[in-house]
Amino acid sequence: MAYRKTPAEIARLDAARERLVSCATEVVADVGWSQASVSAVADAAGIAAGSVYQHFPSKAALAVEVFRRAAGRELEVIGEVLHAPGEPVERLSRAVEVFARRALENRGLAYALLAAPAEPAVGAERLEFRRRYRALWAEAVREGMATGRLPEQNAEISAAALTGAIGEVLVDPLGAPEESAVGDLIAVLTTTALRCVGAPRD
Amino acid sequence: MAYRKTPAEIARLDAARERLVSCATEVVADVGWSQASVSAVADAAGIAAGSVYQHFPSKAALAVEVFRRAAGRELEVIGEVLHAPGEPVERLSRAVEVFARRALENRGLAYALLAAPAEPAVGAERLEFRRRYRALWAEAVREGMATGRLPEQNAEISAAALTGAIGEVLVDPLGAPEESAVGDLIAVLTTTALRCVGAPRD
DNA sequence: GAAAGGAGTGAACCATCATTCAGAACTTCC
DNA sequence: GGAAGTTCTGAATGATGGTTCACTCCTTTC
Repeated sequence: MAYRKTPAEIARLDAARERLVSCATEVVADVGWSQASVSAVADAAGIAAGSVYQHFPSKAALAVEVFRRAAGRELEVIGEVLHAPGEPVERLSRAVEVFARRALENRGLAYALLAAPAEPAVGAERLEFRRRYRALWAEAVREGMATGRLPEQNAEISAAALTGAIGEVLVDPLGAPEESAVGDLIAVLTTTALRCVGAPRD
Repeated sequence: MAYRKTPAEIARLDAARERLVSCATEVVADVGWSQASVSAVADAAGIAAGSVYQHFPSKAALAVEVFRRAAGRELEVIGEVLHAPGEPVERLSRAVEVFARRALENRGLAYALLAAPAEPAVGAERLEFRRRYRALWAEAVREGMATGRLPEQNAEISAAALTGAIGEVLVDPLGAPEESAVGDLIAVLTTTALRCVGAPRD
């Protein structure tokens, strides 16, 4: 046996894979899933098309990885905001704000994650992440009901409504290249979201 | 000139086109846009693949027609409910209910119209119809504000939130083949939708 | 330095469909 | 009936884009 991967070599391969994923993410954010061909992604990463298959068994697998990484980051951030100490309604409000701000700061990626047409494997992943978002929102809504700050309601349905409402309100601005009043939009969206779960009007 | 289309012939061609559109709609409702190939649709209509091009210049044109017909019907129904006489909030509530009931009665089609992956031309049409739904909801919300039954709010944003909330709440049940408590779901969804626009709790 | 084997290349391959087209079948009209 | 024109057919065509593979290049080990 005259060959065994040395640690440095393993690190180099990992780095290459990492670089591929991050370049692919950029391409997707720029041109969308449908235009992100294997060769476009490979070009962006500075490797040959065939080399993609050194790291992933198929284009779909790479796409899923890209989605999971990016969506996972966002979900984690929102989870942290929702699990921070403080009033449930306050945390909910902050989470909506953070979600919207991050989406509007990275529109291409946000659009790709939220709404852009994608192959079935990515679509399935999207459903899964929506489920997780719903679980997070639902938890917060239940806490709000427990502390009496939110009226009795079906937390699961409210969470779904929240997810849909936030997404739909953002989709239009995400398409436009430069929206005028981002701050206003975020404020109105937050108010609207709170109204959806029946938070008392201030 | 030894040939001119006779009225009967014109009627036959129109009927064939009609049949093609309706068969294509069924196929799309059954298997989704991505699986609705030209030959699958032609088979369903009992004609050859090539004959599709007698009626439509491209597959995309046929798909757009299918979408427009089906989505147009729904939009019209909702428009009628929202423009019927009565209290704005009452009409809004009824419209949400009708929308949900119709979607749940025709799940495959509803899913295709609302959420299923589709080619860009259909995606564009979907955006257009969402815009029209938003306009309808926004009008009702404005009327509600005018009569003092709804609190002051940005009607456009609320309408977008409503559209998103309703869609997202329905998407899951639309995927499941047989949901248990359709009536309950519709009732909860209606309540949630009204809460989103700040209707007074009853 | 040289053998052994993995990594990288990119042109060729292949599957999938939308689309076309030459001819068959049918309609109209004299 | 037959000429002229139209609709219909379905196999061939063509475009796209993911995947493979024979080959070159590089790294490891002795």
